[in-house]
Order: sequence, then C-alpha cells, then structure tokens
Amino acid sequence: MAASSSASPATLHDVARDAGVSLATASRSLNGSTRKVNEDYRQRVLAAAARLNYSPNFSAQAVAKGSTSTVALLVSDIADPYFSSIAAGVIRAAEAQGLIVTMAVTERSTERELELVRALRGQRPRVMILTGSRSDGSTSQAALIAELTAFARTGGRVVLISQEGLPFGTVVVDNYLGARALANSLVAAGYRRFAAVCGERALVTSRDRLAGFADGLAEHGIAIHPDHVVRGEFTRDGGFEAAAALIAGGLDQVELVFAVSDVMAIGAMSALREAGIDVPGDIAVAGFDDIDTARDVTPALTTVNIPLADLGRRAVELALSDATDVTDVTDQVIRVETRVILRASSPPR
Amino acid sequence: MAASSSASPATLHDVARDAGVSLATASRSLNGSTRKVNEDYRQRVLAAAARLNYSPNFSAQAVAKGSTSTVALLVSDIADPYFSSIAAGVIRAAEAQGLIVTMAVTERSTERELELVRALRGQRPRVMILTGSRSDGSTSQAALIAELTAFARTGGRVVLISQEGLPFGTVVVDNYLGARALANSLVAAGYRRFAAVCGERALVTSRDRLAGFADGLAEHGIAIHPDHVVRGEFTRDGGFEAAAALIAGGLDQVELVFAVSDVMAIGAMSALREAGIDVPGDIAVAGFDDIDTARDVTPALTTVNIPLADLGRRAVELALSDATDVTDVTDQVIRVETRVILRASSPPR
DNA sequence: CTGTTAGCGCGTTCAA
DNA sequence: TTGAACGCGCTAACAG
Repeated sequence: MAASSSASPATLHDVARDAGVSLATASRSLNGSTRKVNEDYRQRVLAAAARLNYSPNFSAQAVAKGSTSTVALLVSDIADPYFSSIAAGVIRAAEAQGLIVTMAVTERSTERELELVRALRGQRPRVMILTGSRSDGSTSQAALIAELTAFARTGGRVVLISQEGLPFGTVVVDNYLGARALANSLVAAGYRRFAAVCGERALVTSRDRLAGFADGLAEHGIAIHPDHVVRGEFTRDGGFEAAAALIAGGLDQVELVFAVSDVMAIGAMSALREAGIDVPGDIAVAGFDDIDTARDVTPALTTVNIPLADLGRRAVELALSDATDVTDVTDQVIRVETRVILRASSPPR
Repeated sequence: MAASSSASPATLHDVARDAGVSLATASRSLNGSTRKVNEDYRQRVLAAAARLNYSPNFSAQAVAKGSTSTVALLVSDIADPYFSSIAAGVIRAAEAQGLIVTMAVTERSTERELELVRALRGQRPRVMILTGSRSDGSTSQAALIAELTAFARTGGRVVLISQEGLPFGTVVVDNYLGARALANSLVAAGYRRFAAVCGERALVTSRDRLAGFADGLAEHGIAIHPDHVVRGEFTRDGGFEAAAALIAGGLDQVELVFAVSDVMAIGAMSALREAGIDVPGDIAVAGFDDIDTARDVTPALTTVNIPLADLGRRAVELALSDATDVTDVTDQVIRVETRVILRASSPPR
C-alpha cells in the first residue's frame, strides 16, 4: 500500500473502467443533458462514481466545453456592509442558477480594480459584476473600459452596479433623486441649516448624492455653506474624520449633518458623540443606503433605502437574461428605486 | 468582416503564431517560472499578447498543470459582519499569494454546507476554508467529514475556522476562556444578576461561550437562573426575539444581559429599547466578537474582541504553510487570543 | 535556448 | 444507444 502521500482524485476514466463502460457513456451518465443512456449502465456508472468518490473536474469541463459556470464579483471592500449585502444578493442568485462566485477586492483603488479585471478574465467567467462607485478622471478608467470591452467582445457579460454611462449592462441607483427626496423630507420636517459629509470629489456616487441633496434644498431657497461641506474617505473612519473637521471648523447653527453614506454617517455620529454633541438633541444626522445597522444605532439613522441584496440579484439576472441578442442589449440599464426612511436621528423640529 | 457575433478569446496558439515562435516559447515567455527565453523572443511574444489582448485560460492551465490557484471559502452569511470581516482577511491574504477566492454561502444549513463542499471539490481548490460554528448531532456531520477527508486525501488542504476536534487544520477561537474572562470582568465591575441570550443548543460556539460565561460567574458563586437563559437564531433578529422573550418572561432584577454574539447583542439592545428599557441605565448588555459596529452603537457595546480579519489571514497561512509533511500537520491548530473590551454598555456599578 | 510532442480530464462528434 | 477518436488550451517532458 502506498504511503500517506496524497493520491490524485478519481477521474472519469477511472469511473468508466470501474463500471466497465466507455468514457463517453460515463460522461453521459454523469452530466449528459438529454440522457440517452441505458438505465442499467447509468446505475453502474453512478455506483462506480460513488464508490470512487468521483468529483468532476470543473476546469477540465470548462476546457472541453469552452465555457465556465462562474460569476466573477468585484467589490471595494467586503467588510463594508454596503458591499457585503450586495454580495449576498449576487451569491444567492448565482447559486440558484448553479453558478459559482469568485470574489475579488479592490480596496477602493482604481489601479487595483484594473489589475483584478485583467486577472479575472483568465477565469473566463460567464459574468463579471463590478460594484463600487465609478470615479472619473482616473487614468485607469480608459484602460478598464478597454479591458471590459475585450471581455464582452469574447462572449463575456459585464454588469456594473453603480452609475450608468458605460457601455455595459448596468444596475443604477438613482442617487440624485434619492438625495433630493431626502432633502425635501428634511425641510418638511423643519430643518433649514445643513452640513454635508462627503467622499472624495471624483467619486460619482458621492457627487450625485450631494448634488441631489443640494438641489433639493435649493427648491426651498436653502443652500449649504461651502465651509459646511467636508470631505473624507468613503468609509466609517472617513466620516468620523470629516465630521471632526466640521466640528473643529465650527458648526455655527447647523441643524443637520447629511452624510452621503450610512457608513460615513455612523462615523460622523461617533465623532459628534465624542465631541459631546448630542444626536439628535444638538444636531440631527442623515445618511444614505439603509444598511442593516442603520436601524440599530442610537438614535436610529434617517436614510435613503436602497434594496441592496436586490441590486446583486438583479445584476445577475440582467447578466443572464440575454445570452442571445447581445447586440443591442449590451448597454441595458435597470433603474432601482430609492425610498426615504425617516428615523429618530432627524426628529421633526 | 464577421458580424458582431462574439469572437472567441485569443489563445496561446494565436499569440505564438502572431509572434512567429513556437507554442512552448510563447508559454515560457508568458508564464515559465525560470525564464530561459531569449529577450528578443520574449518581447515579441509580449507584444503579440498585448496586440491580441491575450488572457491566459486558467482552466486550461489548471488541467495541464494538475493544480489550481483557487481558495474556496464557505461562510454562513456574507452579510453578517462576523463573516464578512473574516472573508476580508481571507481574500486579502489569498490575493497576496496570487490566489483566487471563490465563495459560497450555507445560509446556516448543514445540509447546504455539505452540498456546497461536494460542489466545491469540483473546483479542485488548493484550499478549502470553512467558517461558521460546527453544530454537532447533525446527520450531515459525518458525511461532511467524509467529504472533506476525501478532498484532503487527494491533496487538498482543509482549514476550519471554529472549533477544534475535527481532523483538519483549524483556527480556533477560545470562546470558553474569552467568555469566562468577560464574566470575571463584569463581576469585578459590580454586576451580580445576569441573563443570557444564546443561539441554538447544537451550536458549539454558542454553547462554549455560555459555558465559559457561566463558569466565570460560578467562580464568584453566581449562577444564571435557567429562566434567564433564552435561545434564538444566531442572528440579529434571533437576538431581538430572544430578548423580547426574556422581557416578556420578566426580567426580575437582572442587571446585565450577555448575548453570545455581538450581532445578537445588537438585536437584543433594539428589543430592550423598544420595550422602553434603558441601556445601560436599566440594564446593561455585553456581546462577543467585537465586530466593527460594536463601537458605533449607543451605548458602545462591551464585548470580547476576536481579531476577525486575522482569523481569515491565519487560516490561509495555515493552509499554505505545510504543503510538505502533510502527515502530522493535518490536524494542526492555531489558537487565537481573545480580549475583553469594556465599553459604555456595561458601566461599573 | 528552442521547437515538437505527448498528455491533463473531459465533452462531443462520428461510425458502428 | 454505445464506443473510439478528436479536440479544447495549455504545460512539461523530450529531443534538437
């Protein structure tokens, strides 16, 4: 008996031999779409497979068939609840179709994103889903589009979850309208003096939300003083630091701080708390996304709901919908509704 | 010119032809570990590859080499911050090694877990990492072990993040000791009357933490009244409902509620708040895990820190450490330290 | 150092 | 229906 040296997995060949049938018959019994195999043989093959603990080699299947069952998912940061909720939706939808999900993390770097897309192409995934705000002006952007286009041209499906405008299937969140609706609701609740905590200027998501919010206020003749618009990283800590800067700069009579994401809003709330400022007693806060924890912080966070898991699900559906007719559908867009959620962090005043 | 019908990706063969060299030379230029290729040729191959937008086919490479660069990761729920933080650690460590991560979600079902492990074997991953509490007594457990053993026997590495005891590499969190230390700290802070919010009885993690907590109290002659131990799903909502049951059953003079996970603790805090019970004024709360949001809820949550991202990183390291010498190391165990973090949800009394 | 050739594990034609 | 043979894209001997 050989030593404990690792044996290699049983192959289809082994199964066929063990069952006393041909390779082709074994293949057909184990996978063959339309089964046209004698039931006796089938059973013998199945038994042999079980006996040998056979597991089909996906790589070999992919090479033989010329296609995989893989969905590649690119996120900025999987520990961020925004992305992890979307990922949950993607994975659930993919698994329902028998697809495997591979995941890569850009850590919010557009260069890294490009690298990863390049690498991911090697997997020959059926679908590539990119999530995370586009940031324009980056030098990688053109290269990224080229890479994605090359992928799409060779039969791959690309779906973006973010902003429209790129020539690929896109699941779009109407950040502008959502933020404008939020502004309107907050004005209706009696707020008049606002500050904003934003991400970096190039981030389209952040920019759209700020613009929507500002325009919503403008409808009521309200403007945010430029000193009251502070920027930081698009993370919890970024929100914390931006809010700290805001506090240091003097809050004047600001009544409500709008953060362009819940994650930033939660960071901002922590900063306010640490500065001894009561929320919402001294100052109210609102965010955007409606991540799970938005309802669990105290006070519960006013925000704009996005059906995050749905985003992921619909991205998969969009990708899989039109395997045919790729000509015109390439730039298909699904628009997802947002909904203002008023909670205790912005009581009527 | 052909229609817009999707062309197939350029192959190595195409590149070789375009560069005017042999297949082997092209292969060596593009991947060959120890480069022993004339620089002129190399450049020509690289240029051809760029021109044709060549991307190596990982599946074909895997078939030819007989091994992949894949890490398969199994989690209970990627939207749960506990798992998403671990996943972040796994992905970061894997990407640093040039490995691709595939992810599957069990949705806390042991049957589903078994199915997925079976399916994942088809990928021939180098490593399979399972996270999530073992739950004993499940009928799938034996089959799961068999499946994992088969995988390990054919050269795969298995690493569990959870409880030790299974014959695979394991990253172990000392739940028992951590909970006991927490109990001691809370008694030192002046608490005497406790309730516990737990997961289902079969979940080893939940059980270990409860046992540690109870034993820690016992050192001080304190016991938790059986009526004050409530159970629910190992989720935020499970914590909410368990706490609601606790409230309905009468809190008597309970001073602190210990939830066996932060996620449950946060659910419990919401239930308490909704019942008009002030935390920590009326009743204190403590959790376990130290997920990111633990510090952002109000009051900030007392808990036991686990270095979650590190868990993932160390699991990858453990898996990759001993490709040799598989005999004795198979059941290698890495023990991770925990640390009590007292926060505002359990002020001294 | 280069090119030729034989596989890797499997799907799928094509005859039988 | 079944089986033999070829090919998928690539790596790794082997020979030049």
